[in-house]
Amino acid sequence: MPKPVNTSASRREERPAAATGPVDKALAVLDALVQPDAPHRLADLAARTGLPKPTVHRLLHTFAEAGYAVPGPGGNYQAGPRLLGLAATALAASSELRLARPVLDDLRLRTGHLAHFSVRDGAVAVHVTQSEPSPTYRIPLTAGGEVPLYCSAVGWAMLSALPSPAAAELLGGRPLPARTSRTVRDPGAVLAALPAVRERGYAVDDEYAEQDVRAIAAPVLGPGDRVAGAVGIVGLTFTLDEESVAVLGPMVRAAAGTVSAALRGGPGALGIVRGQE
Amino acid sequence: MPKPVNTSASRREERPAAATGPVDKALAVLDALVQPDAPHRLADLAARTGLPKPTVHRLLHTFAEAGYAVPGPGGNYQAGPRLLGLAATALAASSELRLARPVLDDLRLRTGHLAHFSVRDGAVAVHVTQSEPSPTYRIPLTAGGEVPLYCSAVGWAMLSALPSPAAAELLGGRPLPARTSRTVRDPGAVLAALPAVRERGYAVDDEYAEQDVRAIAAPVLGPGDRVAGAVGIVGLTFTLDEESVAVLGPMVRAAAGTVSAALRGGPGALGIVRGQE
DNA sequence: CATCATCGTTCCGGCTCCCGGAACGAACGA
DNA sequence: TCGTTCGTTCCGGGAGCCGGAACGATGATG
Repeated sequence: MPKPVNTSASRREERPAAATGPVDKALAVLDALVQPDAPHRLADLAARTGLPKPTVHRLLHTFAEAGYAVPGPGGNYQAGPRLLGLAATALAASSELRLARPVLDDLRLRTGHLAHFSVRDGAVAVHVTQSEPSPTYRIPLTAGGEVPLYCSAVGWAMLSALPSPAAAELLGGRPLPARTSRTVRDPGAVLAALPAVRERGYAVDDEYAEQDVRAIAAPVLGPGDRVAGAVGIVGLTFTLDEESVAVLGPMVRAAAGTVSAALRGGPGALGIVRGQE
Repeated sequence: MPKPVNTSASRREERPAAATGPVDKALAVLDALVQPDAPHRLADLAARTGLPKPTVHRLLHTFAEAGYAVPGPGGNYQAGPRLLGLAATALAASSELRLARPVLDDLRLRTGHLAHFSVRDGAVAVHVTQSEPSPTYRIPLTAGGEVPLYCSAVGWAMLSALPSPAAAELLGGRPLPARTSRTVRDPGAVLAALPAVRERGYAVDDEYAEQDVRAIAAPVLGPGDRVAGAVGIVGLTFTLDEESVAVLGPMVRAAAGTVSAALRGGPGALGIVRGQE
């Protein structure tokens, strides 16, 4: 049985905690390479990762030889075919994602809002996949994007499914940075709100992270009550208004329940998703 | 200006050409980790990558600490949140993919067939994204999957857009393995068929790779006529029958043209896709 | 046209730390 | 109870990673 590893609770400082081994450096460069904001020239990647230029140069060369990176025009590197294949495979092979996809599509159709699935990475939530309604108002949520747990519906949903001490540790002890005027900045207050979330079965983000954006989310539990992620919907406040929350909330909760049930039922075995819970 | 790097033309042997550096080994393990066929225990990953057990163990530990892998029940490792985030980001950030997605959806709706976008990785095509019609017959094509260039529509499409010598080199000199009774096994014959593909603007795979499966594809060209990938549709032969090929072929070609035009127009700049070509 | 800043690239000596065979304990099935 | 297979740890040797420094090319600037 593998010994549990502490999943670094605090991350995402600009200098990523001094990558020590060559593997960590490689991961750091890969991570920088796929960030959407171009350009990805050698100097840019070196600056972003905080690694010396020759080191990044050597790594990029290794990646290019293996097909994980490709030198574009103007010295701009981009993700190579192997990396795209790896990414596609990873997303297609993940059992939670495979099960969540049809549920998200259904949820989007029935609510009319952007539906997404996020997983926890330390103290932030990462949006892994989404199902968006055709031309809509620009919702600030993109695949691969991140949002802190303390100011998001998916974050609260996942926190509510965690043991209280664990949630408290993830929130930390000091006041949290305000994202809007409605952000709940006191870790204690967030913690105090979780029982209600547990009770209702879904969490509501009322412009905590972004002005004019409201969200609803519910936790997805895997085998052994492990928190596998969260299902949520996002919309602008005048579309996703307060009255509809009471209607949409249970729908989000049910969707998360469907994914949870499928995840427990047979991890990857059954092809059909049972509509239970 | 970065020196061009030879993108290993021959790959995909079971023992991946003896990964030399620690970075190559890390990539090999990551690649094995996301393969859909479980389980991913230490011994399995070691066997699949051909690396010694302690080496894989150390790498997995590094991955776990960084959140790129997660130890599951029974010593089964799976992709961690960082890896899923990286994958989602990579797929969302790739300009060709961002542009291809809506075109694929449109193509699927108009043809009723599974539409997909693939890129070239050496002598194989990797399916990076797809848009599939709701419950249909099981089409043997999954995201992240691969198929040799010589026996697929996307492969022929990309070969047709390459300079003849390059295509010849990718095909090799010796007879190609048969996948079905209709597989074109002679590299010279494949090469001889490419001008017709260039002329028509799309390639047709008539059960070359799989029994009862037909496919149509057209190449996507980026700035400077670089082959960015190919757009295609796949279906069972009795659904995607011979008569419809003449109708669907131009639609596939037009879809690929749309992506190409958008790709040339502004790499990531413009948000709307022009319906040109 | 001259000058400068910046970028990508190469070099090389030092020494880190990667490597993997071997050994051990635990878990499991027979 | 025994045998097998797994995950894990240890450790000495040396492969090869490391990154400061230097160089040539390129493009911007005055």
